Amino acid sequence: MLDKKYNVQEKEAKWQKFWQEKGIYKFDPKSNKPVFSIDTPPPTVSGRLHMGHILSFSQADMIARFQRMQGKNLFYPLGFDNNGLPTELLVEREKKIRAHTLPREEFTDIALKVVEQFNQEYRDLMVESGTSCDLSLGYNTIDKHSQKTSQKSFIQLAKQGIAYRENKPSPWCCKCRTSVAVAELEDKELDSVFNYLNFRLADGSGTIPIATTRPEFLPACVAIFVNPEDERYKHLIGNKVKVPLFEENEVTVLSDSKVGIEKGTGIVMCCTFGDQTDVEWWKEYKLPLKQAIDEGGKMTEIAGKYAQMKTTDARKAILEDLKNEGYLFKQDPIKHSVKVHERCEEPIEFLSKKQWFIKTSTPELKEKWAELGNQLIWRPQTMKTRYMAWVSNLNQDWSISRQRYFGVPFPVWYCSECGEPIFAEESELPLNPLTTQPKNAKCHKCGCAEFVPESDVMDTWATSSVTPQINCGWAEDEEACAKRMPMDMRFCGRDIITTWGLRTIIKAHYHQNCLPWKMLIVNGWVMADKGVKFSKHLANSKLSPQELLKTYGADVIRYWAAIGAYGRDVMMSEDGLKDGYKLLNKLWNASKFVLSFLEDYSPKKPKEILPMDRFIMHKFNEAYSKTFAFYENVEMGYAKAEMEKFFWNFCDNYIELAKNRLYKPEVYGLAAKESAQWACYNTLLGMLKVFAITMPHITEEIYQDYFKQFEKAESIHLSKLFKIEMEPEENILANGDEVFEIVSRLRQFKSENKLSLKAEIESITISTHKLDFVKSAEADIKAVASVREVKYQEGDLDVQITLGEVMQEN
RNA sequence: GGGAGUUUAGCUCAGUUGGUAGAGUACCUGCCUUACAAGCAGAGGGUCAUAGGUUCGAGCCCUAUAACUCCCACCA
Repeated sequence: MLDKKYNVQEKEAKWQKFWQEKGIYKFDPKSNKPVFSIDTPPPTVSGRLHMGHILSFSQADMIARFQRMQGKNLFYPLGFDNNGLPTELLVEREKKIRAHTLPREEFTDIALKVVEQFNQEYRDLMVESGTSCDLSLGYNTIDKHSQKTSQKSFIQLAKQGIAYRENKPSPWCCKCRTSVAVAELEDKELDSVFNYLNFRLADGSGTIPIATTRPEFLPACVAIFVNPEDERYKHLIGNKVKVPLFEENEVTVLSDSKVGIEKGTGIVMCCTFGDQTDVEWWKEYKLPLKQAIDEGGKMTEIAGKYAQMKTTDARKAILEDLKNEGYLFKQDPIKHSVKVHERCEEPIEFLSKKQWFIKTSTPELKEKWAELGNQLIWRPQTMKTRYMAWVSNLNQDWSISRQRYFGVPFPVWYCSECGEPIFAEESELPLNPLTTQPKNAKCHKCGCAEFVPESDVMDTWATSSVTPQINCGWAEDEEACAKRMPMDMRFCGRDIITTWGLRTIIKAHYHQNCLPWKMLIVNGWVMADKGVKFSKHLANSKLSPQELLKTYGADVIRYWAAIGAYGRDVMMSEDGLKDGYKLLNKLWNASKFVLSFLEDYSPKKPKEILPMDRFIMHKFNEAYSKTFAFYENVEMGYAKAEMEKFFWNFCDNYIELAKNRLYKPEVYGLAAKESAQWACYNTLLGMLKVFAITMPHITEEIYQDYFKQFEKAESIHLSKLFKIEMEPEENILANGDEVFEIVSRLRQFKSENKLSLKAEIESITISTHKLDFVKSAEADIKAVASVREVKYQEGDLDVQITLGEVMQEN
């Protein structure tokens, strides 16, 4: 017997425990059932999970459950991404320490402890939100196996020349003291000042005006550029100019079409490196390299008296001097957007250092990425456009070096004599070159026996881009891995198509020469309010996953997550959770009611099933087919809505109609009861299974309480979705709907006449073209609408109503 | 500057191939019906962002415009 009220918190905790203890979601490596593999994106351990994660995981979990309930063997791991900068920053925040002030080993020990604590928190939340991952398959991107996979990937790519080391100016974050990838940059609007300076011509013939927002870059000025088309300045090309405050530095005026004639004064100073254009000019015109800023954001020796000052202080001091010495003649406040590091929002600089890169941006490769993008199944389809646009705009190789501490080390040393890299043997991996010496004691190029270990670590993405390989065991067994790839599905948020998405495709192409997965499903964002992305700063509000789970439970939240068209952004508000709560409550009451009539149910099919009972089962099958098609097409919202529509119809029309037969076999006959029992059993069970995809807890409770005694499966989640076996029957759906319509007209009549729904009606005359079928349901119609007598005539649907004298007096 | 998406009832959103505008919610009116009042039945409510075009017929197709969101580029 089901409880009178469904206690969400108690039941959900109970079944979560049951699923874990019985290993309901465990992958079975020995089974010969078809495998469905999911490359779960390991959440970055960098703070707290928010509703965006819950949305993404819940939606993907519905696909997982849909596949499992077709009898597939789910390979569904839950990993965590806890290597690299984001996690390091978390550890620094949590423990109030700075990584570069501690010995690396000590910091790593602390970090691993913090990571484990957060992993547990993440894992608990995933279980509490009803995710059906196999927790025993979990991995950490910082664990030995992941490190080995990542290092092996690096060595293979390096040996093929796909990964290469080069001195290249690249974006650098002075706060995080590391290089960052282009994909990790964001734009930020900042207040700034356009400073107009007079540069003196070296021959003493006058001055030229130049505007700059970064006067502290003057010591690094290596050239002046004008537009070749600019009539005002054409004559200056080739002249020498003295750099203000650093007059011993003379630079040449060059011309380039990138200079905007309208912008500033139309003359630009080129510094190494103020921005991306400077980098390009430096390369193109082979300009000297002058580094004015160091790794920590302080001025270098070439800045003379400004050396060791922070850039912001240096700017003030330099501006003061420029003013005093008459160089500065105008200042305009402006707003401009600058590139900032997405992790810390600090403006980035360009620094030239030796870094490892992976080749991604040649025209041939870009074509390959596009081709692979076309082979991949995208859900929703439109997300492919974003990927394609990014690929066609790719113009830089992927930088994977980070000058940080907590991450996967590069398994490489450099010959101290000739600089030749010496790679670790595959069998030694994972390995840290700082604590291990190379096996071959001599450099194969020059014979030198002294080595310098690489102290950089790899970027997070270098490892999280090999999750399919981590999952499929590539580091141990390449052949077995090849059989498991591509995996069936990957899901992710739309913001990381270009980072995780593309890079995982790149790695799978280089290593397995195939796609990492067959299908990529891309979910939208959760918006806290109009246009506000749900992110960390809202994670602790009353809209945090923990709070919402406490109040509403996982089933309601998952119901909310299965919303509308897949891939769209979703608004998060408590109001949006009401519908789910209503359905849950209705499902509970309806099941309780129906099951109360099934206490003496026999699983033997009755000889005769009455027409309206056949109808409701056909109607279920119709809804089931539509729902199934929606799930196959990764439309969880439409699928849910389809079955829900049927469920409500089942409750308000069918149960109302059939309940009299179930209540009173002495009036309507035992056969009529058994027929309804059969229809109720099959339809309710069929619906429960479909609802189990969205609402795994309540459906399990109802299944375990009643259906399990007749069904074999240990859990509803290990049972199979089914369509009720029915003989095809012409017009059954239209016929049954006609009966519902007749009942609806009777209700409408009562409502319009402000009568109680149980008010008795003396007699009705039904006009219909479906006479035989409607007559067969006469007992049901009479019972549900309290009608004493029914007359019939052939004709278009119409219901004539004659009230009895008793009712008229009332 | 280039591109993508969105715009439908007070609110949140559906609307397949062009054929009489839909749901839930809110509001209003009834109903304590031997499951559920967190329920049931019923009613009202829309110039489908705007302006053109194609068509016998446009929420849907085409062109332009506006507002909002996002991506890319520029940002001296």
